[in-house]
Amino acid sequence: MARSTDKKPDGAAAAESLGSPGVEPPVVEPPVVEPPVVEPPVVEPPVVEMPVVEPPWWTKPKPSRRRQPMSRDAIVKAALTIVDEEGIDALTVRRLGEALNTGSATLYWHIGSKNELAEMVYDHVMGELELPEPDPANWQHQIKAMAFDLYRLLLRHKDLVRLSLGHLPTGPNTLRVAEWNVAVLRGAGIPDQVVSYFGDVMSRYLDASVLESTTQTGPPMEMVGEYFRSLPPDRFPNMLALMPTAMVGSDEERFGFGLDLLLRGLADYLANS
Amino acid sequence: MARSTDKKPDGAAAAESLGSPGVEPPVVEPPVVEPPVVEPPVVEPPVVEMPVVEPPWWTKPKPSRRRQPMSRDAIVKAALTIVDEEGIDALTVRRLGEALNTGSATLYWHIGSKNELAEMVYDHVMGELELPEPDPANWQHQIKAMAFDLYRLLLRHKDLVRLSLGHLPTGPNTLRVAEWNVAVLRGAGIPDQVVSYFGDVMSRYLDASVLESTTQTGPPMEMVGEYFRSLPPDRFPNMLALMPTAMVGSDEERFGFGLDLLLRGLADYLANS
DNA sequence: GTCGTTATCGATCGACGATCGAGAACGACC
DNA sequence: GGTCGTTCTCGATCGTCGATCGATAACGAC
Repeated sequence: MARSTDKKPDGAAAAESLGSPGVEPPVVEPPVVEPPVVEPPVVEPPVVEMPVVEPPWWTKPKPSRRRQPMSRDAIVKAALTIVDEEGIDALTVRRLGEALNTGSATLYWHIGSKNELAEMVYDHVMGELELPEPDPANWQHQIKAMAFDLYRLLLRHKDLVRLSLGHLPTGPNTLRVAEWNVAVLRGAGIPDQVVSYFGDVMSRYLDASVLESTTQTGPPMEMVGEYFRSLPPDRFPNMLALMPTAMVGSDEERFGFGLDLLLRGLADYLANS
Repeated sequence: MARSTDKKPDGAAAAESLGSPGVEPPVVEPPVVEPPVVEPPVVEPPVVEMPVVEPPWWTKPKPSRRRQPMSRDAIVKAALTIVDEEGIDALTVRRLGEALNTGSATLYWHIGSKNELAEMVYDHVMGELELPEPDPANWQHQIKAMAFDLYRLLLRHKDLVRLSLGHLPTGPNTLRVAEWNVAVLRGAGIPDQVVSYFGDVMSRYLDASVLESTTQTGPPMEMVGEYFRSLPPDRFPNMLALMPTAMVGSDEERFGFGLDLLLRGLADYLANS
């Protein structure tokens, strides 16, 4: 449905307008002959054809048997560069077109929608995650290490995580990560239903943690601190008592603490059912 | 800074334009006398003055000693109604103005920015949460019950949670909930630093869980299921094996599972470290 | 050559958050 | 009771966003 109503160039109409030159307006100004844009030849690595695994609703780039113009991959990479350097809010279709020396209309031939692009960018980043061979005997250590790697990876790409919050993992690289996790946990003998639940919980916690570490809307930190200190002590005694601990610990430490709780909880759950 | 550059009606200029009638354009059309809009008298409950606790950067409604026009409270309530009935995306300043029989410019006199409004709406909802007297002896039970209540409360208001994801709790009602939690945990003898970390983790997990239960972007569920079943078995054996368990369990059960893990983990942490 | 497909691109749409300036409504004060 | 400054309303408008349209160029197949 998504692309079924494609823009079909009306060949007949085009031919007609060409065949009736009398209608053409007098030459107001000669068409500005753009100097051929000397594109730095983006040296694409030789395309190794390998069975593509990706959601069927992602717009296919119409099997390109033509020149090498505006590959979907180049779009995704350019988008990721913008996100990394200027943040997610700077990623607009216009800005992306600018980075690729084209306009927004051109991009929409390739990407379907901005949400779709966002999922592709997210999945592209997931491809950067290195995964060791699953070793179920060390499942706790492996899961923990993977979670930290993923946490840092997402942080490295600024607020990219905002792209994917309520989404199921459907991209090929995201699926690869999911498969690895499930392999480790199932290999460790954890019941399928528990694996399913636990994976759910972990991905939520991870996304939310990254989000909290990156999002920085709201008033500046010092203003918040001052406000907190000004709270009436009779109504917020415990919050005030907790203030000194509020600034202690890096984001990563706090993330690690929660991760530790989840794994301890899982171990306890498995032991005591 | 936020409101320091307020629109200051330039009294001098106003007086000048009044004092030089010659400049007035000829009567082009008589000012359309709007029939007095018979506002259904929004019966506000008698305002009980009580010490206000709220962030200093929230725009104050300029101590209103005038008629009762467009209170900030009425705006927040109308906004919440829109969110509840039509979702967060329907909450635009124009739509809100429509609901209040006014325009967007009027609203901006009261609210400063849409983000500010969003925080107020979120905090308003937090005011709906009922909290029992803290009973530290039953801290695990109390925290669990509170988390479930809050989870259901946020779900009841659709995708409202998207308003507050990366934010610190700064509204008065949100602070009240935070104070309650800290009171319970500290009362149970849990060290301050642990309380601080745990509160962090809990709020992340809660927000992320609500978010996942509400957000429904992406392709329709059945399409995703079909896609998952079509994955190549040699590359995704474990994901495929897990499929039967993927649809089992309500959102609330899954939320409860993670909540249980966190509490078990905390208990284990306190006991063994 | 011609023809249909694939792709590019300027112009444009409707909606968004936010701002401006004119002026109306109101309390305070003389 | 007039006048004055403050408080609030409101239509008009700005710049930007995601997305679409129609014209047209580039290309492969026949």
